[in-house]
Amino acid sequence: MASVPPPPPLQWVKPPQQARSQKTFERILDAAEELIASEGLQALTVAEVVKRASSSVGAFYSRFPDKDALVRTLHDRSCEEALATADLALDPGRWKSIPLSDALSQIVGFVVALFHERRGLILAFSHAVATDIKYAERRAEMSRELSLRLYRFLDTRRKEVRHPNLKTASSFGVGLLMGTLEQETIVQRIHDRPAPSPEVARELARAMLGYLGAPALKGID
Amino acid sequence: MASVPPPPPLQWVKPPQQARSQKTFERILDAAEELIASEGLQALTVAEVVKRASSSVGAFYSRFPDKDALVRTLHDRSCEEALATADLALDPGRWKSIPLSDALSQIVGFVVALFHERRGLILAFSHAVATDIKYAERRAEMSRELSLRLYRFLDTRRKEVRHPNLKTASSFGVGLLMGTLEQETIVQRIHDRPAPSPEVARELARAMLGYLGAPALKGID
DNA sequence: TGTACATCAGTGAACGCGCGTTCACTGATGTAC
DNA sequence: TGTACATCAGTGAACGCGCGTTCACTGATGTAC
Repeated sequence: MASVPPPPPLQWVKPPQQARSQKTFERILDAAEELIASEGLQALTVAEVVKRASSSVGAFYSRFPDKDALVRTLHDRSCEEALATADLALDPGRWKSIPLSDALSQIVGFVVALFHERRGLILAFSHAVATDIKYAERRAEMSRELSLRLYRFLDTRRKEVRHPNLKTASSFGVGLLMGTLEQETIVQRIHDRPAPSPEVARELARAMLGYLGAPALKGID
Repeated sequence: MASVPPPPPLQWVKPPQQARSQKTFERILDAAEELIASEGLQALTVAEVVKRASSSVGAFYSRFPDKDALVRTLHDRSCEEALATADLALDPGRWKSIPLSDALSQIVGFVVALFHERRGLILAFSHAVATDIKYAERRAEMSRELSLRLYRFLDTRRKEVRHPNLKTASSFGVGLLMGTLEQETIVQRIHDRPAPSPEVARELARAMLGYLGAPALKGID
């Protein structure tokens, strides 16, 4: 009763060594992401990653239990980034007093640009998602989260949407957007386009508006 | 000038040996397709294929220059089957005097069922397509052919379509259909559904009709 | 402040497994005379 | 019809390469007294 033992040291009070290993960890993650994005998953070898991260095989295995854990970590990271982005893009406050058709066009255009920018990673993971059920599940979870955000946005615009079921529409709409864009991304890569053609954004917006039963964009019909 | 030399023997007049090797060739193709469809491309090893085909490694390599040639052959075969199917499904004669919205709903429903039936192969190849540009090119070529067929069909129904450019609509419409379905196929597989939910066909038809600016299906709105 | 020791972090050669591909050989089928 | 030979088709053990993973070791950082 005399003296309470001191609380265990909090993790971040003694960062010295941990800081070093934390840096290694991050260098490996970044190098791996860059490698995947530019060369694809099949080019991701432990040896190549640690070389680019100026690290070593042993250091790698003291941070990750195996190679797949690295890929899963990156996939998780990119799913989380996507959700954070969606939080901003679909924030109803951002689109107040802008007609739904304009808002959706802008959102779609933004997503198209995003897919193009991150096409390397997206295609690499789409491969993992089609192959491995662990990745498919993570992706499905992300889709549900995205649908929820789309739903909250559309819910503030009910009057402008004719689709009879907003939940269904949000969920299927996300699949439509991502699926169609993935196709386009593959096609665009064949021709090695530096930027996505504006036609894609326009048609994709048309498709979303048509599907939701929202008024079409002026000057497009 | 006296006597014309006999024409070289036609291939099919002396089938004996060739018939044997032809059979081997086909057994290997079929075994490989089954293996890919049920286990995915990563399970496709030469040893496993020849085992299932009751053949041998050497026989395999006297029919195919390498393993990739086998996969490409299967991919080609499945693209050709898809086109032949589209020829039937999109034959304008078949849909005479049926309203466009009904025709498209039926077509979409048919494609949904088809994707589900062949989901194993489709996912396996979608992986190759996302990874390897050779496969992406073959797929893009198939998409162009599909678009052409869709165009020819829609062209007979111009009055029922509000989209301003039928060529664009056909081409983007095919991408929308295939991309969205691929997504759905992945999601459905997670839950291991024995049949695709009717919701998918309904929403996909709604999306296509909405995109084309065709009258919506009765009783759906 | 200095010395001894403990733990954290990193190094890279070596191992071993999976799998595509080769190759020396056997058997089957066809052709010549 | 029978024998000798050529070609076609198939067999599977062995090879070798790529790459993930392990492990014995070195160096860096922190703690005790």
